[in-house]
Amino acid sequence: MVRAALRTLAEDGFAATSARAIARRGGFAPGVIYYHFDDLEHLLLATLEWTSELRLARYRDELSGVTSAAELLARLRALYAEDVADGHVAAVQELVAGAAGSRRLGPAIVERLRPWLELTEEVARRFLSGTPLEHVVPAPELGLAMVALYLGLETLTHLDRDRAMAESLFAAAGPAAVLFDGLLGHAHEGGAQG
Amino acid sequence: MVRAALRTLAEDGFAATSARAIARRGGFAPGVIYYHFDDLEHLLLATLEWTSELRLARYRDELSGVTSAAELLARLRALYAEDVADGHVAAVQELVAGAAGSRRLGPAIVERLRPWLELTEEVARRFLSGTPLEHVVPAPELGLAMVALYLGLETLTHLDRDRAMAESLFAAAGPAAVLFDGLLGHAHEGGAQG
Amino acid sequence: MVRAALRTLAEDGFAATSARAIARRGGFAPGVIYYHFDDLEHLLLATLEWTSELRLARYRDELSGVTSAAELLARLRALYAEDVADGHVAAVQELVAGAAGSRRLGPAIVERLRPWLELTEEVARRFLSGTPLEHVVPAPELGLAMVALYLGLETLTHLDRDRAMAESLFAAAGPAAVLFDGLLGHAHEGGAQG
Amino acid sequence: MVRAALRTLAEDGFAATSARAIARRGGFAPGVIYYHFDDLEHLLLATLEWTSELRLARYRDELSGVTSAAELLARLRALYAEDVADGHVAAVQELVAGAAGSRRLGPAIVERLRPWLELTEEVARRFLSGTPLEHVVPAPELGLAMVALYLGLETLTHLDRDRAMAESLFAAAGPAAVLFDGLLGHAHEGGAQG
DNA sequence: CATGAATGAGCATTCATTCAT
DNA sequence: TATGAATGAATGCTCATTCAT
Repeated sequence: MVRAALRTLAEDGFAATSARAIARRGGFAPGVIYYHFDDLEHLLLATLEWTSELRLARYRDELSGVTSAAELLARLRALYAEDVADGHVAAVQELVAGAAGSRRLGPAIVERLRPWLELTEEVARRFLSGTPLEHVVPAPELGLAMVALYLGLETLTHLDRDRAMAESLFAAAGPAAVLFDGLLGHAHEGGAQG
Repeated sequence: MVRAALRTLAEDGFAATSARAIARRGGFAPGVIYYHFDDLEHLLLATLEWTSELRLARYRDELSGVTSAAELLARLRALYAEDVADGHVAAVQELVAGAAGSRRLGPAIVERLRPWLELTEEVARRFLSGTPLEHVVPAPELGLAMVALYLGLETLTHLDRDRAMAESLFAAAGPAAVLFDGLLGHAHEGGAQG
Repeated sequence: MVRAALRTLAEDGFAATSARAIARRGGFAPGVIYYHFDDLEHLLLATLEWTSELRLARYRDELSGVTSAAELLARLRALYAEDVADGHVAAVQELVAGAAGSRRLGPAIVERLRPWLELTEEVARRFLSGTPLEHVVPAPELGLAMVALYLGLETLTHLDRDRAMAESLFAAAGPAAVLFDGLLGHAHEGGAQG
Repeated sequence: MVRAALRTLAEDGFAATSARAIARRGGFAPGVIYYHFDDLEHLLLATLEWTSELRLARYRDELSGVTSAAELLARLRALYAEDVADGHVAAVQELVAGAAGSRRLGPAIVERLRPWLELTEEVARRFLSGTPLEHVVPAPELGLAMVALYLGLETLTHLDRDRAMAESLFAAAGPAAVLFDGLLGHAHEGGAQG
């Protein structure tokens, strides 16, 4: 059921994700939704929770041992490719964007997004600690910026259905990552060793 | 008419921006919309165009002579405060987010967003040229990242109706801007002079 | 439109008086209802108001000059026959009964019923004044009892779709009316003369 | 099960008395209803029958030995207070009102109401016999009027959720009962003795 | 140019009812 | 006996859009 909701969000967009549309895709009657969930909103939130936890675990796994920025970038690129492939992030973007105007849904979604803010903050901290930037760039804000950048990029990508943007950004970030590793990278590697 | 649409978008959200809602706010009959526009979508696009051009001109004015990153940051902060105050950006966010799932509206909106990509790219280029980063960080991608960051941040802000996020980001960026000016700032100032 | 609602109430009953059913009977689209009324409830109230005022005027006319109980009974019998004939009272009964469980509709309906309470009270007072019963039977309560009796009788009548009950009551009341006129009738006739 | 149905009728109203609502209140699955009853309507009828018989027995007990109108009134007042207290009559009113528009439920309910008509008729006869009114006011019609008055009064009471109406009616009837006993009361007392 | 009424499809949701377990 | 999941039709209501005036 959440799977049907996810596919509908990803393929038809938030506005078209009606109870009927989900039911049609899932091959069940619209009424079933209300047997298992109070609300369409609750189903949507359950869907977000489900996909979010799945992907978050995957991100945590992949990112846990990474020490160089170049490596980080490579992993993120691969993870993002996964997101695109199975439509999870497309659904998340639709849901996030579509719910932005809803009094009730909005805060509930932010709640489900919080673990991502924590993850990005943690990674940011890992890469900043021990470098001269440590006291110049605060990790929480950098984490927030990464999440915002991710969402915004997805919004633009969905707007004109052109997946090239993210790819060009990953490509452009390559040299910067190498530079970062060259100038500052030893620092937190050392920290990991010590 | 576009003004009524703008206010409705900003205050009621995309989903509530129906032909009737706009007409009610503007004090005219819903039918009038279809006399002047083919479509509700066309009115929405016209609205985006209108507010976008207004704000773009203002941004260009304010940003044209800026040379230091600290100054740039201060100006952006003030411009953003204006955006918030008159609701223009709230409307843009609603429109962008709400249209993300629409086949027809999406690309048309991206089209209207393109001048902003040009502006951010141009500013990025100005600040990178003459610095060691010039050949490490490509201006188009940096510009894209700035727009995406802006949109994503607005999305998050709308989600939980907490304006503090942008402010904390501006605050956090302060020291980094000072650092940038200290290390690299002379370069493009010199470039402007030479 | 109120006419279509009235006919639907009278012929199909309150539970079957849906927006669609009214629209079908009236030959218009269900949406029209919501163009002219906020709510289905508002249409129903407007319907009650319309038919109530119409009938009330008629009742007032017919009852104004009546002095003998026998005459009163005869007029009521004729008026009731009219009510039955054009379905107005059938609709009222359905609405009153059906709305008894609704938080919002209930009080609004009582409000529209109040003029009937005033009329019955006034008639009761007219017939009691000057008789020994004047200080034994209070007019407001007698009026209330008459309205309640009327509604309750209609409820029973609608339950088994047998119009005979009211008729048998009218018939049974005949001799009592004659007796009343014989024993007490002179009193308020005298009152009218004096 | 009938108890759950009764409470649901009394507390939530006829319209809200769905199979699910009853099941929820009774702590069983909706499906059980259809194991024991053909229909929701059959459960409702069984509920009416159950509560009706319970109350009818009580009314018969209390009213059997009553000889004076004042006493009758006092007993009815107490019985009515019981009805209100345990919600039985509230449920009956909801059911009667709610079913008024139903082809199948209506006549079946009238059938269950018939014993009440018999009871009121019998009491009416008892109080009329031996008095001059005996041949002026027919007992069956008076009994019918009493039941109708009762139902109509309950309808009005439910409409604006004001229990005061019945009370004011009981109060108003007091002097009339005393008068009745004074003028005519000896008659059927004598009849009972003889 | 503008209006106000209308349309018909779509929405979220609830219902009585069924049925495999 | 009883359950819990499912169905399909119905509900009130809103929408973009049209069109006679």
